[in-house]
Amino acid sequence: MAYRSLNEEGPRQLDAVGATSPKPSSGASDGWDEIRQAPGTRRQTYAAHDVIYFEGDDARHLYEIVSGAAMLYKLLPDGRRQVVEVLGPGDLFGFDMDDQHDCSAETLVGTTVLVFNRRDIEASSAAQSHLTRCALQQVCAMHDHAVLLGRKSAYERVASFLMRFVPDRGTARCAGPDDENNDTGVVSLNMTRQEMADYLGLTIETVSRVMSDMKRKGVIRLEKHDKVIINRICGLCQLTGTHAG
Amino acid sequence: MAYRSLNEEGPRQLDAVGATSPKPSSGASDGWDEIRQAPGTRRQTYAAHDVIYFEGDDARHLYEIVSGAAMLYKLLPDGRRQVVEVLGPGDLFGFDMDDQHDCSAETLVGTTVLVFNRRDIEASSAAQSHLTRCALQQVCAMHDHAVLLGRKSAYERVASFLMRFVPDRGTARCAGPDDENNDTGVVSLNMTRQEMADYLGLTIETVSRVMSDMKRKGVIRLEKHDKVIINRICGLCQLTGTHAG
DNA sequence: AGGCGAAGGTGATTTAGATCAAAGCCGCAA
DNA sequence: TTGCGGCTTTGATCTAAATCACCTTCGCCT
Repeated sequence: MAYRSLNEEGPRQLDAVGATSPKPSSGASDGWDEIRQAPGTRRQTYAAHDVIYFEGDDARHLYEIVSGAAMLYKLLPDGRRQVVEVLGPGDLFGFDMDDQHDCSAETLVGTTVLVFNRRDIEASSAAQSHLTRCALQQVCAMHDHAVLLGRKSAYERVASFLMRFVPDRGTARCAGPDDENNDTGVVSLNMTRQEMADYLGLTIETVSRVMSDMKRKGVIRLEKHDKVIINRICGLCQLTGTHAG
Repeated sequence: MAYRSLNEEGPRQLDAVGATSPKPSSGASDGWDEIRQAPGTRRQTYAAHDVIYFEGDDARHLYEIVSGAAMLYKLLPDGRRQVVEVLGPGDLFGFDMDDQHDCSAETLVGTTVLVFNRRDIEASSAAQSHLTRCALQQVCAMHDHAVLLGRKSAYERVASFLMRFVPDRGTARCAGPDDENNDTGVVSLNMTRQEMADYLGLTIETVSRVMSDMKRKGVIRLEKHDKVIINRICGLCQLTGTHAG
């Protein structure tokens, strides 16, 4: 049954981490490209789990992910960590109010970024407006995440996390819980359990247990720890807590 | 002892809700004033606990708090609520990526706001840059709040919340836990326990218990439920979890 | 003055998730 | 092939905070 649609139509391969944001750059030839070509701009490649900068470092640059994925996180002095953002291709980061980064930035996988000079951005109003769009984007994303961290159960958090990587979630196509057509997808997490836990405000053990439970209930299947096959996207969606029913 | 400094120097009266943000408008005559004077801009006054707009409403306007305080919150279908931002004078809100508000906005106390037209903002690049500053500001604030919601204990959350209203927190003047000089302050919360709880990701009972406990330990004193006298700001600061020691 | 309703406080009990403690599993290098 | 070290899973136990239940306090209106 789940197998049928899986074989006849094939599970949609969802693009790893980075399905994240409705690409603020979308559609717009807003002059952002000029900045990409600016003389001060350079391209840089990092290996998996490389630190791009630390919290407190001088914020001289701004970054755009070309390919790969990264996360921003903060540490408390006793070692507790909160991952505050997970970023994918097209996402901007490193723009902070002050002249120091308010978070550390680390790659999740091998990643290529464009590195801009802050001055170049500040000079161009086209760049500014792109930046604004990204910032507003992130404010909204953070609002959702605050709801997750403040009010959702462990189960709801993990479900929300997985749904985050489904592209057209919340769109018309998910009419109800019994939508039988092509209701599967594959997600490559590209994150360790520890990173997920630190993003969701949980412990590794809890993340692991919840995922095992979803497996047992037939909502998902796992392949090699970091590839999740979602058997029923609508079913998973119902578990996020954000939708009535 | 606590009395001495309290009487000799008097507790500093901290400005209610709204000590919030390092006023992004500060110092800059960035042309934002032009927008304030724009023909479409109007001034509006709300009573305490009035709804300014609901999540999902068309986002035609943008607001700046002149006086008073407001909060932005989201609801889950089953009634759980998360307050995502608490705003004071000078703070901007109502700017969302899409054409619909992603949160509801409600006043905490009697409040006067300036209401701008989105079009006016979009037209002016000076306004844009002010908007960007505000947005980046809020992203940083949300990062801190994510740490609070994801990783802090109830005690640490309440302590952090109270410290939020102390103006020059984190500045040099708080050298260590034994700074004896003028280490007191008064905060008017302007929020009900329910609003605090929904902001901190806790229940009313927990907030109440923690505050009683702080009272018992001599860290704070209460006056009429919503006026908090902080006896030892440094002591409170140590309880936030964000500082080593 | 007195009484009503909303907000706040406190105690007893429950519970979701953390913590503690072992195993499995897998990739890799010798 | 074996053995090591990192992640992951799973089970047993503990605990911080939620829930439930009730009482107190305060503001306000008559």
